[in-house]
Amino acid sequence: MKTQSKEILNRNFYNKNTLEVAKALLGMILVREINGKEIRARITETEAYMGEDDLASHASRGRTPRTELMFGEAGHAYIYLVYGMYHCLNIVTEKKNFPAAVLIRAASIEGMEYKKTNGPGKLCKVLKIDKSLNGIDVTGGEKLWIEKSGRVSSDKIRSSARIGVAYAKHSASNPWRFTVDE
DNA sequence: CCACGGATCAGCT
DNA sequence: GCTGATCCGTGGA
Repeated sequence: MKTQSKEILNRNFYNKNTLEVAKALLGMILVREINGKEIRARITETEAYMGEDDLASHASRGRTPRTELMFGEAGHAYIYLVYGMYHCLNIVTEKKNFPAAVLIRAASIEGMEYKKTNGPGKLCKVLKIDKSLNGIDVTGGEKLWIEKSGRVSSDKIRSSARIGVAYAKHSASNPWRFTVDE
């Protein structure tokens, strides 16, 4: 159930350069609705996966059944299973046919700030995000969406190499991970 | 069909 | 910071 006063990020927000979206998502509120109850979490860490020549991206192998979503319309959730046991939540960005997405790596749950979910696998576990939500439109305000909140100023944003992609050759050192410096 | 490797995590150093 | 456990599902055939 969304409240009128809240502003849900629309497709325009996601239909932009992935690095810009990854940075702009910091500080925004990720909302998961389960049976009418909302779990809200402030996004604190993101990573950009952009283009077919990004060797760390699943899209680097081109269009496959799995990566088709990344080539699709911005503003949809791309959820997959890593290491056979953890789910990762991504939001598709940029125009159709350009494969890109932002991985939501960490967020702090409102009302329990001390309990930061400091990894994409744990975040999905806490928010009960799994493949049943794969492909849903996050601009629709159902089950999963992101609300506008105070944007983190650029001098508070730190960039660094992405986690777990050492195998990605020339893409491994791209500073496409963004964290809030607090 | 089925071999292979990974967008992780906990736990230890 | 580093290592190893863990096991699903992708994609190449």
